[in-house]
Amino acid sequence: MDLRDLHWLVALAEHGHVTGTAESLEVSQPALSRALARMERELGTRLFERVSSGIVLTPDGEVALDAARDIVARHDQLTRTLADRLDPDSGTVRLAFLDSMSTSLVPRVLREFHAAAPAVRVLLTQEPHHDLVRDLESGAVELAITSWLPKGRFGWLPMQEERLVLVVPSTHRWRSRRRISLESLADEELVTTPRGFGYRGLVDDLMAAAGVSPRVSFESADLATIEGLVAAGLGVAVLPEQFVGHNGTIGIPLTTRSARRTIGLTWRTDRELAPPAARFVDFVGARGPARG
Amino acid sequence: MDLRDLHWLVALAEHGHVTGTAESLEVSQPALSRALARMERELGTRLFERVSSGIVLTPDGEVALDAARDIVARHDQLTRTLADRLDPDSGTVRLAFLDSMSTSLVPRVLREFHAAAPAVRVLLTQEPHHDLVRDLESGAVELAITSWLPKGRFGWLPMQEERLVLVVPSTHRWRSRRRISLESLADEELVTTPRGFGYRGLVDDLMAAAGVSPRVSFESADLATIEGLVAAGLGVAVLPEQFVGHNGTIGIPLTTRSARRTIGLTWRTDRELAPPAARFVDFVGARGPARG
DNA sequence: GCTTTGCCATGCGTGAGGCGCATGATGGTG
DNA sequence: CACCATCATGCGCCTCACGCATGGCAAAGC
Repeated sequence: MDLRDLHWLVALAEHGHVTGTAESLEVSQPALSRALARMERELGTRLFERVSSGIVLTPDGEVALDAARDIVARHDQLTRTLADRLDPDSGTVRLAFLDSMSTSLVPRVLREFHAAAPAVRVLLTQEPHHDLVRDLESGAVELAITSWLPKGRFGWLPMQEERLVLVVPSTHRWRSRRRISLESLADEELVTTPRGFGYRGLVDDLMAAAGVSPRVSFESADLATIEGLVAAGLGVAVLPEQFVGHNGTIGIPLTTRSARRTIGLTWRTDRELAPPAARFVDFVGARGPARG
Repeated sequence: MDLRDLHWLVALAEHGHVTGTAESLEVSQPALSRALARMERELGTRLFERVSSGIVLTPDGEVALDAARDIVARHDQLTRTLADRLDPDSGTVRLAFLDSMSTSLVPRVLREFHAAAPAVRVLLTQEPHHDLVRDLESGAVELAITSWLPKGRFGWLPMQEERLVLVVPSTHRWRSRRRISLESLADEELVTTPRGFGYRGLVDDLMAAAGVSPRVSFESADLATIEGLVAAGLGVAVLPEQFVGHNGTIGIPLTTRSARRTIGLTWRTDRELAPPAARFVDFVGARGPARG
C-alpha cells in the first residue's frame, strides 16, 4: 500500500469522478483507475460503486476513506515537522558545551545568534567532554563548543582565545608577582585535569616546551573545581584567566605568550550538517574569534 | 512512501540492527538497507546513525518513528475493521425491505438469523420500493426483501408466499361470500397500486389471465393505504390476506389458485456479495420458503 | 430510435525501480 | 595482525505501474 494511493483515494472521494480526479492530480485516467482497483484488491473490498455519472463511496469505502485521511494527515505532519527542523530560519540546532563554559562565551554567542535568527530553536546540553564527544559522534548533538579539536573527521572554528594564567592561593609566596615564567614551576605541585582530557594535553605540552615537569598533586575534570583546590592550598594551577578569583585565588600572567587555549566550535564533517546547524556555523564564522 | 517501508522502519528502530531486522522480516539485508536509504532520501534527513554495533535513531529519526508507528497502527486498524465487516461470523449486512413487510416476516426471519449468527450486525432500512431498488443498485444496501424480482442482474430467493384475497368493505354485497372468482370483478371499481409498481403488474397479470379489466378508481403505492381506501368504500382491491381487516374490511378468497405473491430476498449478482450478506442468503436458502 | 458523449475498464508495450546475490568498506576484537 | 561483525553497493533480473489507445456501457440529445 502506497501513501500516494491513499492520497489519490481521498481525492477520488472528494471529487467523485475518476477522470476529473486524474486531471487534477495530473496523472492519466487509467493510472488512477488501476490504482483504485489495486487498493480494492489489497483491502479485499469494493471501495467505490461505479455509477453512470462517476463513482460513489461504498460503506467500506467510507471506512477506508477515514483511515486514508488520517494516514495522509499524519504523513503530512511528519514532513512538515521535519521540514521545520531542517529550515535554516525556523529549525532546531542541538548544541553541547562543557559545563565550565556556561558563564561567559556561550551566553553571549547565543544571544547574538538569537538576534540574528530569532526563530531557530537551540537545544543546549552541558556535559563533560567525554560525553560530549560521544554525543557528537552518535549524532545526538550536531555542534559542540569545546577547547580542542577532536581527532577524526571534525570541523573546527575558533570562537575565543583565552589567556592562561598561573593560579595561586592568596597566601602564596608569588602572590604579588606581576609575571612569572613556566620554568619557575619546576618544583611546584600542580593541580590539573586527569590524563586523557584535552586540557591536560594542552598544559602538559606547555610544560614540556618549558622543560619542566611539575609534580601533579590533585586532578579534577572540572576547571572551577581546580580553582577551588588551589584556593585550599593544594597546589598551583594553570587555568584560563576567567576561572581566577572565585574562591580568593590570584592569577599571575605567564611570560609564555602562547599560553592560551582556544575555544571553538566543532562538528562532524563526514556528513552534511542540517541547515540550522550550518547556519549557526556560518554565524560563528562571520562573527569571528573574540579575545577573551 | 510505502507503508511497508514504514513498518520496516518501526522494526529497525525496535531491533537496532539492519541485519537482524532483515532476518526477522524475512527480507534480504540489502533490501532493508536500501529501504532505509530510500526513506532517508524521501524525508530529506538522516534517520539512523550508523555505528559499529548497528544503527541508532537520530532525533529526526525519532520524529519519523513516532509518525511511522501512528501510520502503521492506523492502517492495521483499517484492515482489522474491514476484516471484521467482511467476516461472515461478525460482520455487517445491510438489508432493506418495504415498509409494509415490517409486521411479520422480517422480524421472524431476523430473529432466526440472529440465533444462528449472533455476532452479525444487521443494518435495517425500511423504504419505498423505488428507493429500495436505487439503494440496491448503488450498493447502499446489499440485500432487499421485496415482492418481485427486479429486472436486471439480480439474484432471487423466495421467502414466503402470500395468498391474495379480494378485499371489500364490510357493507359490500359480497360481504358474505366464501369464495369469489376474478371474473366477477369485471364491473367493479378497483383500488390498486400505480403503474410501474411491481405489485400492479402482478394484479394486472391476474386480471388479464381471467379476461377482465376492472376500472381503476384509486391508486396508492402503499398496500395498507389501499385497504383503508377500500374500507372507505372507494372500491375493491386484491391484496395479500394479512392486509385485510385493519379498518373493518372483509377478505374473500379467490378461486384462482395462482393468486399469490411471493416475498423474496434479492441482491445484485454482478459482483460478489460480502461474506456476511452471503451468509444471510445461505441462511434464507437453507430455511426455505414459508407459507404465509 | 439512433447517434453522440461521457463515464470507467483493459490490452499492450515501455521503463523505472526494487530485490537477491555477491562483493566492498569499515570498525571492533581476539 | 587476522578475523569477524557491521552496513553499503555493483550487477542482473524481474516485477509492476504508467501512458496510449481502445473497448464496453449507460445516459442524454437530436
